Amino acid sequence: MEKCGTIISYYEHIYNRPLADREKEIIRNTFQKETFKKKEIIFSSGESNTKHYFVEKGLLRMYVIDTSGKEFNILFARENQWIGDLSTPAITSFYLEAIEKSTVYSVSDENLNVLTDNFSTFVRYIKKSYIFLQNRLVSILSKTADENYEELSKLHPELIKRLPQYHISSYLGVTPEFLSKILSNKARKKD
Amino acid sequence: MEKCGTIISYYEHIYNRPLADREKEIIRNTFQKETFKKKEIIFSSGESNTKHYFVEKGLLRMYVIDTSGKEFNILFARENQWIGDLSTPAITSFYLEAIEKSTVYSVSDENLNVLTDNFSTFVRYIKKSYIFLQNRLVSILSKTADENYEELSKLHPELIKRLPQYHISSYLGVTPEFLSKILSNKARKKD
DNA sequence: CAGAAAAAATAAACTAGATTAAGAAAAACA
DNA sequence: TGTTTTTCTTAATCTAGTTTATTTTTTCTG
Repeated sequence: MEKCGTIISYYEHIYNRPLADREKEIIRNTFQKETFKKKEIIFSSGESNTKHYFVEKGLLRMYVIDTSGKEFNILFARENQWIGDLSTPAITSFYLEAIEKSTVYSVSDENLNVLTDNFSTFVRYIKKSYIFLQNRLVSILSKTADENYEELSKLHPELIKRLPQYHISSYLGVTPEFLSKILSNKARKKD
Repeated sequence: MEKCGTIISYYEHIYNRPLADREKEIIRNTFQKETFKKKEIIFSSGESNTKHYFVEKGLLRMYVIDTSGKEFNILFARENQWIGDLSTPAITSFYLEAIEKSTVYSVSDENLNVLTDNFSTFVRYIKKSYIFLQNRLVSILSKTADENYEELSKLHPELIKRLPQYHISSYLGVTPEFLSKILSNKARKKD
């Protein structure tokens, strides 16, 4: 396939028009195709100017490690989804890791902003991310882990299938042991 | 004071330059000064096209009511702070209420976007909001209510003084009874 | 394919926080 | 100023979720 074809198709899709050669050229110059092995770390807490990543193939997670060393998954990204720390270019407190062997396109914050004519695409992206996060906060505050698991499995069944259980529990904010208990309770109830 | 003086000063401060008459005129035409009584509701869940609010004097809270009727405070805004549901103009699932008698400037999402030349001010605002929310999520996931109270009282001591305790507990995601217990434990330890 | 390593399940003891209900203190108000 | 309403406290009982430890199952790797 043509260089950066996936990204070009993506932008043609969201702009709902073919890109001009000039635009394609900008993309080819600013995006970089990268591959990561399973469990490979893409960026770490303490780094600055972290990039934005668009997943062509694979599955990534962004997570934080608290003072006692526990990990909490903040966000996952699978095919055709964006991931990255939106506080870039400031120092990040997150880690980005490939859960599966992944192929991604990376772009710096600066270049991403240059790209999107008038910021409106970026505004839409960050707004969507904000709303997602707000919903998550409300869910975590107001619902039990059991309810949050149900919600996740309804909204993103494919994630449940692909993720190891301990990554799901970390996303829900509970221990793997407790999620296992929830699931065995559910299984028992169904009988 | 001149009409919309507070807002004009605010923009002169963040732009770090005096505003042209033309710009001042836009502000006077797009912002609306409003006052709200204590406990008055500014917008409610289910409404669409909610506005953004800049607090001149007073204290507001944005909150959500869960399926069982419990309230959770998402965000507070005091003097010189912005508040509003960033998912506007889409339907909101939040409530905005004046905790104290408040004077605010309101502006529609459309007008706010027109105002800020090239989106960059709005991008900065939404990015800041996103980072704030992300930090809150991490705190709620990884820390105890006791630790979150400590953090809040260090970062925003003035809020602790102004807010009734049950609004703080709702922000921390615990019951008023439990926050009261935390505080009496703290008081006992100090002796 | 065997053995090692990673992931998941189970269970008992424990803790953070919820619930319910009552009373005390503080604030609002007339 | 006293009375009413709102806010805060205390305490007993209960539950969601943690911790620690062991076993089983699944996945990876040579």
